[in-house]
Amino acid sequence: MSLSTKYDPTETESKWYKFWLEEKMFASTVNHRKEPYTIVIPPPNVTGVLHMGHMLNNTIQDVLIRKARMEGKNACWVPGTDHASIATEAKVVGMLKAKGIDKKSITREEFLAYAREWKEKYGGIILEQLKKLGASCDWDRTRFTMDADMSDAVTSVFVDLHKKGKIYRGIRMVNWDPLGRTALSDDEVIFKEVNSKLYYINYKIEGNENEFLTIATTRPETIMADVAICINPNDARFAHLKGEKAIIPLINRAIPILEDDYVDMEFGTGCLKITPAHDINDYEIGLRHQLPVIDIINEDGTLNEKAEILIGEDRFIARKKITKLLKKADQLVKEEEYQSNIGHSERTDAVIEPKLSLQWFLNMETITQPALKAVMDNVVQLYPPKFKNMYRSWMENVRDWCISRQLWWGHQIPAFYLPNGEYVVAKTQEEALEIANEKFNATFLPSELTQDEDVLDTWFSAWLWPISVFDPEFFTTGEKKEDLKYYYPTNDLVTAPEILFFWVARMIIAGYEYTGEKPFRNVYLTGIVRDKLGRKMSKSLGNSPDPLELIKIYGADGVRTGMLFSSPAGNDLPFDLKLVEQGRNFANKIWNAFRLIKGWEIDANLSAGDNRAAMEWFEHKYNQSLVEIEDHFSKFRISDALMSTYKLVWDDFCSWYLEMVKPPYQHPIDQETYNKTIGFLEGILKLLHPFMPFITEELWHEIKDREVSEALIVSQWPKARSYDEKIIKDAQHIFEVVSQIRNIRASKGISPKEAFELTIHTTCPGIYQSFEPVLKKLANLNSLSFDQNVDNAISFVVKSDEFFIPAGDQVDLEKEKETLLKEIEYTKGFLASVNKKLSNERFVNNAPAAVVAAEKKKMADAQGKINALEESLAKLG
RNA sequence: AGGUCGUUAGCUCAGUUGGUUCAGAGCGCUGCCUUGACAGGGCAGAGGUCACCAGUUCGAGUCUGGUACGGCCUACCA
Repeated sequence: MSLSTKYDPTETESKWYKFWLEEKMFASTVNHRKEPYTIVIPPPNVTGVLHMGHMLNNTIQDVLIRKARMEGKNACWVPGTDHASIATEAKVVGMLKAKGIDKKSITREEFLAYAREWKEKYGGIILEQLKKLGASCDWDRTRFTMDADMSDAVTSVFVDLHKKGKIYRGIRMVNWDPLGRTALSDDEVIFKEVNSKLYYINYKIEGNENEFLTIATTRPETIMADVAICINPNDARFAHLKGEKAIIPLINRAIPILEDDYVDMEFGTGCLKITPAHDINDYEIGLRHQLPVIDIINEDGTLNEKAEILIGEDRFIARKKITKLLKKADQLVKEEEYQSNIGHSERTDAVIEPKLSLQWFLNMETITQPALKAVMDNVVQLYPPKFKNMYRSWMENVRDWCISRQLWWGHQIPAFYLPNGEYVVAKTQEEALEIANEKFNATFLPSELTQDEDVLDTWFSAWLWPISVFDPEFFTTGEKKEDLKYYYPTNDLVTAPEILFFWVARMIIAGYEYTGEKPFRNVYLTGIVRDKLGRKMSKSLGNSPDPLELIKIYGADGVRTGMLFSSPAGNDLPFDLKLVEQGRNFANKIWNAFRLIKGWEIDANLSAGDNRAAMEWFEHKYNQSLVEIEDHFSKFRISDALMSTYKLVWDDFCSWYLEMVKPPYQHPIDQETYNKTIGFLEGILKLLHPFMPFITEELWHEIKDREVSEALIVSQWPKARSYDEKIIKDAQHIFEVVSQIRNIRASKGISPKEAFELTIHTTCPGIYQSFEPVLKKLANLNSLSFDQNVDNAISFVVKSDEFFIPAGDQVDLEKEKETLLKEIEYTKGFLASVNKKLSNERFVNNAPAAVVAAEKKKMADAQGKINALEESLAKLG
């Protein structure tokens, strides 16, 4: 045998990937005679590297796309990358810092040059990694969200939405990331439980040296921005202070004492300091009472001159210093340990600073309506559907979307400011100039127009992805090109639930806004890949294996199946190397099944006679499994589809079928069985291909030489034929008998090599006769007979048939009796419970006839079994 | 705090209109097996009051209500 006993994936994988690429097997072009099947990839960060989440996600997409391709559909999987403003800019800033360059010291153009250079160097690595996984993307269609035409689409959409009045500019309290120096959307803020302190500070009352109020705060460094003290109107303790003024410690500024229902009398001291510039709730209270806003914190989180003291200090340093100062001034009453949830930047992990600033917003009120309806009506179907509720509550409570980011890497906002303080929104500066001149009846110079410094939120380009990858000009011209008409709406989207709102919801919104159609039919939400401790696998935690290393060790097929063994839609995947090992072992099992078949010599003179039952059975079994697999796929139960395939291959094909037909060692096989077996193997390779593309393509060609056009990847997915359940059930029964006999050998220490003479007492010998060769071979019987009396035998019962194996001295009579008695007792108990049910008139009258009949059959079967067992017992004497 | 989903074998999970494919699968575990396709293997086996309490029903893992615990989403009291 020339083939190794172990499957080695390395060479195979690169060989076939190259083959598929060279033969353009992944490429798709418009073809109206074929039904399109389209997936757009969730574009990974252009400078990112593959992590376990990508592996899971893209494996699922590849399974779907490969199956669709085999089903004869025009399968198109569009790959690409995302510019990921914040993440990429943070990386570039870090890189510059390492070089000793401060972002603030260079111009926007210089910075972007560095960023582009960085992108050229690292960009697209992740796509190369996907190829190692076997991803069958149409690489000719690769897109980047900052390609010129893709960017143009984004600008057009901004201008359009502004024209429609949906985009506006306003002062809002935003989540400020002092490290990234940008505003973040609410979704980019992660709340974490943090141990902090509650500081109790005394504020003196103006004109009364002896009286003071104590407030509790976690942020003493913001007291200089206080504009009021608030108490609850029902709080008798402080009622007398209403209308008085309190004096801010250290800076001695007087502020009014007000009443507001918002204040919780129970919490802290019942007095709340109002700092509108640095707290969202205080801001709202400030609006109610028309309080001024004093902003004492700079964009980088340091205190400014309005703070009067500690100017230039970082907010956290300032906190420490001010507590010392307060202590010195004898105005710090106490410090208390306190747990609170603090917002952190998703990207930089900096503590979020609520900050008032001028930002661009998209009004979400009406634009979301069709997108909400689409999901509620299952026009867009979420898998699993439990996410519908989440989706609804988010869409119903959505706030306006802050779309501006104070970054340079991204799509610069197409708004141009004029010397007169006004601004115009236009695609280009020339257009802006024209509009401005007309609008203000003036003649501005191009140099007088300055474009907004900010860029757009990354999701503001990503939400156009399913449309723009096919036809970015559509957003400018409004005319659909062939590709867009043909491939859109796409079929399935596979992504993580974390970005259901960031991305999925917004794609649906954009889809309806611009095409009047859904962007995709189904959304498959994968789980999060977690480690054994339940932690999300991440680079920063260092708990994630290197996916490429895994592929190297276990093979892409092994890793793919390993990931899918345990990942139902919407459920987290508790990653375990064991699973990948199982995947690799599975590949090896398939490999060895092939080795066995390949090793057979064919003898044209032999007849298939004895193997016909096995072949007939497997044919039916295969079709039964295929129906099951199709059903799982139709419900996006990918793990279940894989498991059904796994069992068909391992249990039914390898453990049963091959054992049934395989000739004795070094004996030849007949032509018919060989041909059939090869046919079965081919059918199996097809079912396996979406999951394990490499080994299957390899074996497909090992079986025989084939033309390029006959490659497995483009072969036809099998169509399920009807199958006879009786044959499958009969075989099941035979297998049970085989197991029982093996069990007897195992428990009695009889060698498998010792052949038995089996006698069967049954009312329907036909089933045993049709499977006789199988039974003899698998159970190692030298004879099979019926209705013979057997003395001194080991016996067992399957259903109501009775089996005897003469066993000479090996029988321990007492033990046999005991076993039989036990089983009789159990069966009698069972019979009693059935009888009880049947003698219950209400059951017999109310239950459907079929159920009653089933119950009666149960009774008869049990009675038959008891009879058989008692007969066996009697024989033992 | 509100909403929502969940709790089935040691682990990860199926269980679709209440009744024979209802107590399942894969992994793990235990025992035996090595010239024979595969030890990355074979054969056999053990393991669960279906979280708890009540109710509806002839009949509940499945339906209803409650309790406990857990996940997720949203909102956050300085």
